[in-house]
Amino acid sequence: MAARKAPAKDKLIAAAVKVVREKGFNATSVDELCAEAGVTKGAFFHHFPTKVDLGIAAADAWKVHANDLFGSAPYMDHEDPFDRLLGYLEFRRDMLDGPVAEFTCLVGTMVQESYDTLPALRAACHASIWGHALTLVDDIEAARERHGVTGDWTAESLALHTQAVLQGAFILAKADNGGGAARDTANHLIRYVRMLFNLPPVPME
Amino acid sequence: MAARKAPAKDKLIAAAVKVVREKGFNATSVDELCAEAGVTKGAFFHHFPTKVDLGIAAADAWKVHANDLFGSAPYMDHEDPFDRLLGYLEFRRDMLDGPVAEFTCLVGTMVQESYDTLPALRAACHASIWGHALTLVDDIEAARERHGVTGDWTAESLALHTQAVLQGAFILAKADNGGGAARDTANHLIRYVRMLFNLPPVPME
DNA sequence: AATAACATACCGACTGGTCGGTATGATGTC
DNA sequence: GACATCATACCGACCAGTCGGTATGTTATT
Repeated sequence: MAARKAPAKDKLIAAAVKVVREKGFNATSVDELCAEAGVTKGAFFHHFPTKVDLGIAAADAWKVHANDLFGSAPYMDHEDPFDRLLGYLEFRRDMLDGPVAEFTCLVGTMVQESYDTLPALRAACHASIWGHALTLVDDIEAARERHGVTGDWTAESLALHTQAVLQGAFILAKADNGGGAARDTANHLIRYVRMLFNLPPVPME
Repeated sequence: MAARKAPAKDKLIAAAVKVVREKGFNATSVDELCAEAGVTKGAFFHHFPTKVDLGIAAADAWKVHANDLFGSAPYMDHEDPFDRLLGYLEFRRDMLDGPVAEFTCLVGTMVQESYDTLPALRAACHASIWGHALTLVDDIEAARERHGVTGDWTAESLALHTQAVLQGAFILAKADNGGGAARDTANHLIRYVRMLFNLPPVPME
């Protein structure tokens, strides 16, 4: 087992992803991160010059995690790129029924707190969000061609729009404390994408 | 004009709205809020038992501010409720071209940081967001009737969806540091609403 | 004179970060 | 294979400063 052998650096990144997602970057102390990771403060500052640097590393890890998770999900087997896009959106919508701590976005949370004060962290969050969003572009473009869809919008802007709606859904979910507002908004997004591709807004059974 | 007579309480709320919006709730210290308000710490804790209580007061004030601002905007003169709805969305989209600090949402920022740790603040943010979003419901329902629009969605869910997209746009704007991603996403929202109401997605000149 | 509205000085807990030190293992030399 | 050398990973006590909050005033209003 690599349980004990896991290096402090990796354990700290995992701890940051978990705790910062729940409490935010500023509200999470270095001591808390060390405790969660089962690591001493000395180890922390051996691997990361500052707390912000751990935040940046966590943002990078987050992108990799997201692209792994959604890149290997079952709906990716669909042959039609539009079905893959829709599968992605429905998968994300269904995640919203679970506990808040399991679907919210680390980097969306962090960038809210850091955009004006910690430029390096802001840049890392930007790279993380865009790096995930842009994985959708190829399928959107392929779907557009396949289904002969035109319109006054770019694949990139639609990819980013999906992320914006999801980020907004997370905020509603956090405010709503388990209500259904987040799911409703994801369904509006799905309805929009279906309409863009000339499908009936509600799937027929 | 209550300029000079402005009591410490009001100045503190105004300071909280301004500074918390830029730096987040946790990153803003009580001393900083006092300095911004031109008020001493004694005055702070005379009016607010804790820092969280000022946050709650700021969330309440924010809702009032938003409803005033958007309730008295020029597009509200339109006779057709759908035009009022569209006017609202275009107005909000156009705000996204200004500086980030002028269009972002205080309560959207605060709820991200507080949902898990400060339940009272979370509840105040919920009331603020919902309290503004629901001002759209009457116009949405009236527009629906007037234009004979049906569909598998409620006015309330669409009102909340607009807020979710805007919140998501703010996150993109913060991450993007002045890029156009936020505006693009607002345009997707407008396109969606037009499609829901059977209008051509791009307005004709 | 009583009360609300402010001001000043201060407190202990906690913050991010430092620093001298150790344990372990790889590398080179003979 | 023995030994010196070096680098990496990690430890935990410690520091100066900041935090939210309190205690004890002083001043304005009624």
